[in-house]
Amino acid sequence: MKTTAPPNGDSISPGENVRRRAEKKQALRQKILEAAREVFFRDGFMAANLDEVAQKAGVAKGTLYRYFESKAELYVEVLAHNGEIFKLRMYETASGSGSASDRIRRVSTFYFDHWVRNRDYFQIFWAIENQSVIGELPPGVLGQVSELWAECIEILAGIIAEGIERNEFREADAWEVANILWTVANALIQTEKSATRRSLRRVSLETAFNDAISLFLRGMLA
Amino acid sequence: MKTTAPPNGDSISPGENVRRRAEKKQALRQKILEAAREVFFRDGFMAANLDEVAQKAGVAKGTLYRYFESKAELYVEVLAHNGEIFKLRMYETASGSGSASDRIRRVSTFYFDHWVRNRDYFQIFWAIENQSVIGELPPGVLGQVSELWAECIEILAGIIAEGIERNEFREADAWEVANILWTVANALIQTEKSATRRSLRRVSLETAFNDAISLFLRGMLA
Amino acid sequence: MKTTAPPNGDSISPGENVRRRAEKKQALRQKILEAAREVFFRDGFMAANLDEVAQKAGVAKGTLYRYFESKAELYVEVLAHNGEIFKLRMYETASGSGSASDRIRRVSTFYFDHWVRNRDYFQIFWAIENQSVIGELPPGVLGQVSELWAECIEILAGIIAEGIERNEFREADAWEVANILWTVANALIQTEKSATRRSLRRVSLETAFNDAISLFLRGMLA
Amino acid sequence: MKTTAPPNGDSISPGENVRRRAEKKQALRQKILEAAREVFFRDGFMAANLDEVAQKAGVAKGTLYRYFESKAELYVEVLAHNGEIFKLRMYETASGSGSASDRIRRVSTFYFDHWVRNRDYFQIFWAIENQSVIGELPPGVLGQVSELWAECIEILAGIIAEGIERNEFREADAWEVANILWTVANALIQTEKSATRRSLRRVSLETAFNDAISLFLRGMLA
DNA sequence: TATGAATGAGGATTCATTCAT
DNA sequence: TATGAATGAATCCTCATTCAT
Repeated sequence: MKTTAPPNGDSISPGENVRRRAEKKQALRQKILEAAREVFFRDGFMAANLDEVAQKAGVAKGTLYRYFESKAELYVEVLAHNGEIFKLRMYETASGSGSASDRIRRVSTFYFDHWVRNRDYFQIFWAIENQSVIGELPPGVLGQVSELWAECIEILAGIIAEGIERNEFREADAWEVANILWTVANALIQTEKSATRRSLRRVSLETAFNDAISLFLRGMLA
Repeated sequence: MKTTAPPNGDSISPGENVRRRAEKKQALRQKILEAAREVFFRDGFMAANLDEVAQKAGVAKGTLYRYFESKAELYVEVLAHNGEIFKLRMYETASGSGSASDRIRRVSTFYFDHWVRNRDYFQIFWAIENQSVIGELPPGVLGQVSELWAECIEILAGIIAEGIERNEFREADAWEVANILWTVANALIQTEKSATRRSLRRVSLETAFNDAISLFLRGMLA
Repeated sequence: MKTTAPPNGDSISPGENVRRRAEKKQALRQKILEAAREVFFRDGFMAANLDEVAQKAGVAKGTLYRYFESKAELYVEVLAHNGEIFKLRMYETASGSGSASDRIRRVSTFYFDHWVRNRDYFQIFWAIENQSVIGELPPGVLGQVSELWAECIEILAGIIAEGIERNEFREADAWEVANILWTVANALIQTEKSATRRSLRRVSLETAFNDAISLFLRGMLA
Repeated sequence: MKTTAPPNGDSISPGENVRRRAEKKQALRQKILEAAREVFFRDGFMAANLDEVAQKAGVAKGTLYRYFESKAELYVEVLAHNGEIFKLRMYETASGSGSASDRIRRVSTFYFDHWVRNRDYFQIFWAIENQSVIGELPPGVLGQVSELWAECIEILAGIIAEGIERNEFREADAWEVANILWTVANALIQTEKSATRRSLRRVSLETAFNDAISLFLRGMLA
């Protein structure tokens, strides 16, 4: 009889069973997050359609609500997830040795390369710049995101402060300068999202990006 | 003198009457545009609610459609209106005399001051950066806006080219450098739109803005 | 001085003045009716747009309401106006001499020719057939129109009754037969309004129309 | 026997479950179609209100859109549904044996009886006559409907051609005559939709209908 | 009297969220 | 647990009618 037959033969311990189930659940969560990222980043928060997210994730619409409380929470999770990955790698890159200029260049290169390979991830930076578009994000969402942002600037500020200390860079407010650098880098990258802006560029984005960094560094040299 | 004009009565010429009506209509159009700007810029295109626009303008919902064909057209008009005013003043400021550095500073100061006094107007620059959000705008709209953008860069490029020619600035691609400068200025200003970004700044925006310009100029000096 | 100058020289009696004004008003009324007919007959009552009617009539929208109380009343007037003209001519044609068959043919030919030259007028017959489309006509409208319809059938019934009396036609209920004839004629004509129906016809409408009349007459001959 | 089936319990196979759900869905679809037919046929396409359709079907407004893409599609489905049923039965009736006259009478009787029992279904014939009212139907819709129309005429033309061949009917263009017959039958039936037309009739519709068919047949006899 | 600007009720459509199975 | 059908609030847009000038 069906009810007595072991569903399949392997003798699985109860703990094993639980673990598998948890893994499966985690995998589905990931799948949903990926689908959501694609849709959110393409259409923006308001215009994004959960029907499409569900379809891309290969689950029913109702299932989304078993993993995330609302559209807003799903969005937040997408942003947080992407940011976490980015931050870790940026830390690694920044912590190497060399002159401040070299390290700034290295981080910049990492930033650019990372963008080349993970354009979608960078939408998080767009999102924080443009929270006004979104308009109705639940309170608390941005706090989470802004933390990531602060940490990135902090990394740059650390390098710059060291450069100043070593007299490699001229005297300045390290954090402020880091903020400017970060702003410039982001702004240039975001240029790519606009057909108009792209059409106004007369050199490759990479060239423009590197030239901007060089300009910055030349401006900072003691 | 105005006071001697016929106080009132039937002696108003028909032309006068027509003029008054046209004025009134124009005034209402302005009122709608202002209300629309407020709502669009606060909530973004998608989330903006025409009901609120109508209410703020003190007119019925249907009235909006006597002045603008659709939500999209209303948005476009808001953007175009703002841009035109800005461009004219920027031209005036840039065309004065002085060293390239001075002129860059002057334009930058104009830019910043104009923003201080007309924050809303600057949304047009945001709009062009984020055309992807808007998406459904009628074709040809962005051409109009992107022209403004190009003209602004052109103004800066003209000054920079002159500076290079006079050996005030080091050799460089004037247009590319202008594009970077323009990008930086815009990005810093737009910082203000984000509570997150604002909270990360440790000096006033004005200080940050001026320091960024100085950094840029120092990087460019021969 | 302007106030004493006769607006224009002709010494017009007050009565003359009144008459002219009345004529002008009547002319405008006609113009509105014509514009309304065009629009109503093309789009149907529901879909017809008074903006377009006003524009075609060359008057302001508000003016329509000085001549007609509502959209519905305007529609009624259009129908009544067209019907009156048609009925008068049909009477004339029917009242000639000849055999019943000849007179039936004559009226049929008149009907067809009148349709050829005044297709729009015939919408009135469509309207009465399809009052359900319109749905919300004010009560009383159709009574007026149905009277015309009845009179047309009456004319045909008169001819047929005479034909029966003279043993030209076989015994039958004259009114009933007239109703059938009238229905057939209208239905064939209305065929033209439908692209589908038109495409199904394999001879000209005129041929089909005449053949149907012949079929009817052959069926009626004693 | 149904009564011996497991009363209920957890022993329902998944397939059974799926089937039930599909059935329920189908039932709801039918319910919506019925509600829609009622409203569309009473008020016409333009004036019909989907709020009322939803209410009559006992569902929320949004639910309509789970079953039909738009008001127009819902309308089309209503028409198509009705037409398909009719066509099948007409075929059956026409394919019996007997003289051409008998078969024409038989089809006519079927037509009339079918109308008596399914008045709403006949709106499809009205729809094709009045496609101009509808206007905004998605392309390709009318093709579907017009095909039905053509097939009905074809059936009649087949009978008539046979009658001519057997010298039961006089020489004529079978298709043209069929078209006339079809037009007459429809026009008479549609008479019922108009209170005006109904009030003008002095015999029952059935009598008028039969008399018209007789008149037609007498006109066709060799 | 004629105008045309203003009105606002009404209607189609979308989509985040709920919940019975 | 996963499903997906059902929901209904929300929103853009239309247009007959009114009314101040």
